[in-house]
Amino acid sequence: MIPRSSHPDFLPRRERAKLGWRGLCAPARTRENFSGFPSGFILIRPEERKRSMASQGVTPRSEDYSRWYTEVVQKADLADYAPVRGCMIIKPYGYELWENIRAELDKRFKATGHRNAYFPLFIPMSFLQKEAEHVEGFAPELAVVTHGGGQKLEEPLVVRPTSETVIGHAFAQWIQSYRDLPLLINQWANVVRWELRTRLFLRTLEFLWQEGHTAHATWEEAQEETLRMLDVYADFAINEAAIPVIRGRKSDQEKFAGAEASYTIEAMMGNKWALQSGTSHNLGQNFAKAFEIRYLDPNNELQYCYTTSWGLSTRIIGAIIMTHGDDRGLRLPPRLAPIQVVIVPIFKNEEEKSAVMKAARRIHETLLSVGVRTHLDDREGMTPGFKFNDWELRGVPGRMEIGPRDVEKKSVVLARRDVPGKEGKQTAAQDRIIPAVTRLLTDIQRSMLRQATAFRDANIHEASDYEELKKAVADGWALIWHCGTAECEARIKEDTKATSRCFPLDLNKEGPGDATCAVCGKPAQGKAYFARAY
RNA sequence: CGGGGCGUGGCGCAGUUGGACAGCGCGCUGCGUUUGGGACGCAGAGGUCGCCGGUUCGAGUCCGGCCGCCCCGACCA
Repeated sequence: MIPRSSHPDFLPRRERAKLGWRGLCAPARTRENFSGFPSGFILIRPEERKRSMASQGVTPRSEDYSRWYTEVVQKADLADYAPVRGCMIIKPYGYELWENIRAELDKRFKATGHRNAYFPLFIPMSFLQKEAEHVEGFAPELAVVTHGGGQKLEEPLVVRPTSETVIGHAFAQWIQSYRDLPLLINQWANVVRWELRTRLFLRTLEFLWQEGHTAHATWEEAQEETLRMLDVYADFAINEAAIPVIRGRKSDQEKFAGAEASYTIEAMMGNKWALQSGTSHNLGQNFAKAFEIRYLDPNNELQYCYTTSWGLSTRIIGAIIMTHGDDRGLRLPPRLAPIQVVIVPIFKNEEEKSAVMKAARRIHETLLSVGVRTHLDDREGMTPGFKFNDWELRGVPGRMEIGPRDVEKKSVVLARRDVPGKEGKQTAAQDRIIPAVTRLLTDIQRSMLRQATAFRDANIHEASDYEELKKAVADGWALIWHCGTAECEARIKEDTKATSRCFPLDLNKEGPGDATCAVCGKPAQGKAYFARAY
């Protein structure tokens, strides 16, 4: 049996009502006219017509970045606002994207020896307080449960903002000997952080993520793990999400509360702001000491473990949207896209319809059978042109058009999301559809990474003094020699709103030598990026 | 959390200085004609005007409080 669609429940008609499409007529207020045209004939100036066209999709990215982002998230059906401030409903299309992200990461975690487990949502308040820096860092954004079953709790429970503490508690019990090490655990979970200012996917009160927690016998092993997982994130971001991230170390000011050192994959968004897209921490013995995570070494001596933690969240969806999106909406990298190819059938009458649909179904089935995530858009009462725009807004990387002419010539038209208009269209033979589609998708994936990399590189500027730094961060990222002190970073932030993003690992393989900070002149810790960040 | 703007059918909006039946476009439902880049006609359905309270003979309209959204400033994946 031929499946009707790879997404049987995709886009129920009711949902479509929420998209807010408009026809070609002018908004109500422009209806007044004294042109002498018969009533009902509306005079629309070209610029108004253009605006009207745009309003059917999303506000162009170039016009209002922030509004564009919010509209894309909602109109592409990724997520919606929830009844509680700062919370979001992740809709099926958005969740399918997350599932694909999760699958790719999980595969990599397993391949590096980690096992999944699940730890509780509620954490005793006292646990958080065991690590001084940790509690200080998280205290302002904790959600605390004080009542349960109608009774006031003896000890308040914290809704986990992260799980170092409960997992530390468990690790202390699980680990006895050096033979139990390394202990490599991951959990997929939701966490809660009471943020003041929220944005869909980028910063919500509750979000989904993955947090890895490991324990090791030595600092070196912990450090190796920290960097290994940073590399896993970078590999995922670059090769799956087509986001050219930069691996780097966070300055002391920006590091995780309770970590000895934090590492980040840092990405540049379409408005040239930076987004921390994943982090990996070497926790040293801080949590081991707080939770008594100890082991007997081969000499029968009790030692504290060294632990790490690393996390990547649904924020990465925000990164994908903002790295790749354009004026027309979302653009998804083929490797993560819930729908990789959408088939749009075209016909004029019943006769053509049956021939076209027959071919479309056959191709649909062929592509599904080789694992291409394909959707056949057999919705009625919508013109092909409407569907083209609809799927472009949703970011589907490849589109196949099949009409009577194609049926006759045993061909199809393939259009690619990364190249707009006619230029992105090509014809492919129906009997060569599998190689044609796979090649197209690989090519789109590669091209998206190339475009994003070129954009990033064009907007990073080296700066050798404060004036150059100010100029650089006004329109991109600055790369400077940096002392890493709190005073210096505070001053830069005060003046420019830019914050220290990281000391990139690739550019800091050699020490700073006698280089000095571009801002204060003190000895440099290394080369660092500064940028406005989310 | 501070400053500015905004909440009226699913979406975008109009609604003068309080006054009759709360309107328009899109979308939605049905039928017919359409369909290679956002189609059209006809007939329908759909609204406690964000919520709570107050002023008034009468509140979408005035006052107070709360909630939410957008933009801008201090913290964060």
